[in-house]
Amino acid sequence: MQEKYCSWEEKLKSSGGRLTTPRKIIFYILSSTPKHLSAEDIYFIIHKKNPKVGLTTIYRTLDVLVKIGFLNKFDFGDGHSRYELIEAPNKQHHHHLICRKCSKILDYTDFIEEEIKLVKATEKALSRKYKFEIKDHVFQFYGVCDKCKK
Amino acid sequence: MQEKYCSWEEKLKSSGGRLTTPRKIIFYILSSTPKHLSAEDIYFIIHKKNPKVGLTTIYRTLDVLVKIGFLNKFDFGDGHSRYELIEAPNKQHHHHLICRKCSKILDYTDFIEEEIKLVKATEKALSRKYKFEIKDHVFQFYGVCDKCKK
DNA sequence: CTAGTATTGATAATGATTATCAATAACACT
DNA sequence: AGTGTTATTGATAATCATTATCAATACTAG
Repeated sequence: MQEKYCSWEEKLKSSGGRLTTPRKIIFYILSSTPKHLSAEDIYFIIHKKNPKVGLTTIYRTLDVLVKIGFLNKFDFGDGHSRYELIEAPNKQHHHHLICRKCSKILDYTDFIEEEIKLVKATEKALSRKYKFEIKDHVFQFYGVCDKCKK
Repeated sequence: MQEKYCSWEEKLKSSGGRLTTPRKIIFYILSSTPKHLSAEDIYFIIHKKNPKVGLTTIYRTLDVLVKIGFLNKFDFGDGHSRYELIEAPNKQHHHHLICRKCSKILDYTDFIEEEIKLVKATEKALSRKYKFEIKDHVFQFYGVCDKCKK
């Protein structure tokens, strides 16, 4: 049961969705930044060139992308959900360091090896012991960044 | 610089707060359940015996307890913040398994040894490399629980 | 080109959490 | 115990991210 890798366009269509202009723009915006954008962030970016696109559409498109598995939704505790395209095969798995003062988010890829090992083992054991089918996990570190310490 | 262990009452007072009836009730409710209550959960529990206590007071008291370091605030993605008293010295450090379907939350204490080791190492390295002063972390597993699989 | 239907966008609604503010109640001090 | 100061309370309204509604639009298969 090998799943074929396919583009988000293919996946979208094969799930009965339509490839619309707003969706293309939103995906493009997400794919051209390393930042963790919120719906509102995207709204403001879009609005400059395409003032017709509404905030509702942004929320709906983000939902769709999450649902077809191309987007991760995060809650970093600042009152906005934030989104990040799921790593392509050549992108690195990473986690987040979040500053409690300025909400800056830092990706880190250190210790991922060890972490993956631990996660795999934990998942396996927890699945068996608690009959939980684990789908994904969230690891986040909170603290105070360099600038905010001063 | 050893901090003295003290009760929440002491800590509250030493920070200029007052020990009021609603606060005592709310702390009692939190301390007598292993569940992860939301503000509304607490409101309904209180309301049976003390219908005078308002929801606003619940939110404020929870904030206070978080601020003086006796309560943890969690976001499990179901739209309510949830709270859990921070483990007393004899309680176990643990993390959470969250069911995406029924929102059931399971505490687990397995693999905590290994995890602590990894976390310590990660914190140390990340602090040095990114100049982030790490205060705490969130580890959560999401999946589908036994009941919801059927 | 056209019909069928997914999608859009403007608007209103929802729902958790916060702000406001006069009334109340802790508590330090007599 | 009584009192004055001031933190706290509770009823209410406000905020703000996210959702629901629904008529108009625009993909896409045929």
